[in-house]
Amino acid sequence: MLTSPMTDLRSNTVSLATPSPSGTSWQRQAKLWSSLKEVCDLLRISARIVNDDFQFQHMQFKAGQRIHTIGQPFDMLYIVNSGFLKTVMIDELGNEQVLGFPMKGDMFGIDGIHRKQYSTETVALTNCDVILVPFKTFSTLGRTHAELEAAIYGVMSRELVREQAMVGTLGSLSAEARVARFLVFLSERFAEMGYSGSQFNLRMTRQEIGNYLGLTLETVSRTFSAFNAIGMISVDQRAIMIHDLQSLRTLRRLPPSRLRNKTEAAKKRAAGQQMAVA
Amino acid sequence: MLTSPMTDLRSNTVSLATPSPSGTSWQRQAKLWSSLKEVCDLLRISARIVNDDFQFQHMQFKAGQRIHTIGQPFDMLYIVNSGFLKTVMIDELGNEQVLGFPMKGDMFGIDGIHRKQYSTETVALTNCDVILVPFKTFSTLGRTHAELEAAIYGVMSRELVREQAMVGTLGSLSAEARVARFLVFLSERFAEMGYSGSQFNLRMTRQEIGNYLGLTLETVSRTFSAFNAIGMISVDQRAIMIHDLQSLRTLRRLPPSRLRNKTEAAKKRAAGQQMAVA
DNA sequence: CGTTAGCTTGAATACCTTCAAAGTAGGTGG
DNA sequence: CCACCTACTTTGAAGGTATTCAAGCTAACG
Repeated sequence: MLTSPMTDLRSNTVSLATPSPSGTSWQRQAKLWSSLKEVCDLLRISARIVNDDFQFQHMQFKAGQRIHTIGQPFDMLYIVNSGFLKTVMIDELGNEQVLGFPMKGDMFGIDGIHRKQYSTETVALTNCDVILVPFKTFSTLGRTHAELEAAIYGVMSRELVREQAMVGTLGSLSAEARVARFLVFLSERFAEMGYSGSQFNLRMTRQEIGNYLGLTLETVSRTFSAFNAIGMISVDQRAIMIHDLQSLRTLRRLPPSRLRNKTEAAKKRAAGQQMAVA
Repeated sequence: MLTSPMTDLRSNTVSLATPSPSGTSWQRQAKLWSSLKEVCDLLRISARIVNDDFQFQHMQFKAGQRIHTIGQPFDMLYIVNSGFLKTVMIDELGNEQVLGFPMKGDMFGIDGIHRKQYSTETVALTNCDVILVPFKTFSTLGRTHAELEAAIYGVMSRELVREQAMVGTLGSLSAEARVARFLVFLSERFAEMGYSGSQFNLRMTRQEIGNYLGLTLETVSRTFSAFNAIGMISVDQRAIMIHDLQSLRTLRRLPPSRLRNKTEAAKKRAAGQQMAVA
């Protein structure tokens, strides 16, 4: 019961992750240009574009490739068309700090505007299709398309709010609550993208999740196991199945493990959730 | 002249029209309007403004007053001309999360663009003089002043980078390192403003600092005391004197207190432990 | 089929928080 | 002017949460 859907998901990842030397079909089939209108749709912007003649170039990246690096001169913004990435900062001691996991519809590279060079780097976690948006072109278009200009400001503001919410999370929540929210966040994003919000594969390592959430990889792993044990989710390596999204949403702190392991209530609840899903 | 535009803007600013009988001098002397050029200087923007005729209104707030509140319809950006404030988010349980301490030259309210209403609120910690920047006016001016437009994007990007740095801090640094960096940050800002960077008064409580840094007020207090004990700084309530800025900059972790306080005892105890183990 | 990167789990410990109590400063009213 | 009140700060002691270190395990890749 648990196995089949998960292997389905995994096979999905595998096919993406291993394009054989000959099997470059994903690249050949890839779309190479998008109109301004398509870009706006991707960004969930409601701009009525009249002069829809401008075309933005796409670029394909394989897992592990860098889209931009720290210190590189800024001239582009990027929009994810497909695939998963991570954006990281590197501190003075060379330690990575994961800042986010851009996915379909997200814009990244905004941090580069300020100093005219990127202060972060973004790496593809899977094969990706990314739209290149020359910043100068974009802002010029904004001057003649009022709605687009508003949208640019809106996207930048949205990123700021997202970052602020992250500060709130890191500053005040327990490890369990952070991991729970991370799962909710992923679930919602997958659902928005038209995939299942209740079962999906993580594209990032425990290390990356932990770093993002201000935790160690061991704590992330243990927390997944704990959620699994009480029936909130099922975990098998990267494969996640969410059984009780609402509990994840509102979770603040798990009851101590000594109370968790052998209580009738917990078992009942877990059983009930299984039933509800099935 | 003063009353009508302010009552137009915000109901909670009505109180400004009725200042207390005794302490009005700072208000009477306050500057009421700034040109676009002056605004750009304040933001540290190098825009060559030709048509320098537009005027932005100032507004004075007393300590404790709110400049904007959560959920309030967005139409203004704000720039601090003088004074100190705090920006806070409030989570679903009503807990405050301090996001920043805007001071001279900082812009706030940017978070409101995204959803057309503010997602944060900003409160004056001291009496303040704030410049009101109607967002629509600002972006319109940007269309004709290329450098101003670039500057607007730049300021928004700067805020994003600042928030990202904060995530990095919360995610990876010890309590001591966070407090140390906070002091360095304040020192640098005071120096930029033309005040002493080595001797200043905190404008915020331990509670607010702790909340901002993801720590409890007790931890902040203890950390100040520890820095004081080793001579890095002097603390007396809100008064701070920084003796060793460089150490604060690079501090990662303090040596354990038992090694700090009484070296002889520590050596003995360490020796004892060695013996016990051997 | 071995190697490697990633994941899980256990045990010990460090760090920070929580709870508590006492001290300090500033403002207000008697 | 002093006493009181409140908000803020300091410090101690106990306890819990997350980290660190370590070992074994899984899965993917050549």
